[in-house]
Amino acid sequence: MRIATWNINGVRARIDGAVAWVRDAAPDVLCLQEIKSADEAFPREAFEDLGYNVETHGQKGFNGVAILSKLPIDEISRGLPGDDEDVQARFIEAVFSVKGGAIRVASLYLPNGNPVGSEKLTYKYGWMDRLEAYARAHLAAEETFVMAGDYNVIPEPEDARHPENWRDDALFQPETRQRFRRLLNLGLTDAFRACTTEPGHYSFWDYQAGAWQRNNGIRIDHHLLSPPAADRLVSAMIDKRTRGWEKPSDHVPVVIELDV
DNA sequence: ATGGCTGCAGGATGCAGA
Repeated sequence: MRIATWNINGVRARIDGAVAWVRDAAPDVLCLQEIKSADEAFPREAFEDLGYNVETHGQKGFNGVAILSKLPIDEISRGLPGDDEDVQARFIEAVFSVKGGAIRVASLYLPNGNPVGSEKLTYKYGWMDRLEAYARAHLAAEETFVMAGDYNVIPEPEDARHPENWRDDALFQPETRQRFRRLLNLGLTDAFRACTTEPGHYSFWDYQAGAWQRNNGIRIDHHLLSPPAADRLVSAMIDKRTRGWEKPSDHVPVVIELDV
């Protein structure tokens, strides 16, 4: 089972490239972030024509997440639990039947948090604490689950081409990294890092200042796996090709293969 | 570098992103 995550940075602006990539990569499940679209404006037919079920949790103008799946969706849920006042569309999860039982897949768009010292960073930390509570609950149930998405977290210095440039950024704050490590310490596995310890693998390159051409990137799009899911991990790869395409997203797809 | 691009809403330019 191939599970991909991709911050598409505007699904309507990116529809041709998105369809081309889905056709080529053929993920079983695709988690999208930053669709920047209300549900009714999401170009669902383009993906349904490729044989995908489409579930969205959109919002006009910015944010917005989606799950596309070749498999039937047994359950769908929108919004990260823990704050009824949170109106930002950043979380959707689906449950699928697989031969061993069930697998839960979440598509999440963790808040950026910049600038440091702002309420946006407070919101990010609160959101990460809610994500930890969510993970704890599903770990306690011993579920096979995957939390995939744009975490807006640079976990370690080797996940940035120039870590020193990110020292004062919300993505690399000690408190941000600590919260990410807390997730790992619960027993979750960073799928990509389980497959390689090499530095220099990135999932985002800024549009500005020739970041792509200079390979000035960061790795911020992750799959975190529960122990039963990690036991089934076969491979993880970052598909850099799309960053060189016409009108690219600034993020590229990350794809894992699970033997389920 | 002073955010140097980009998408979106709206119908000019401001906001958000990382």
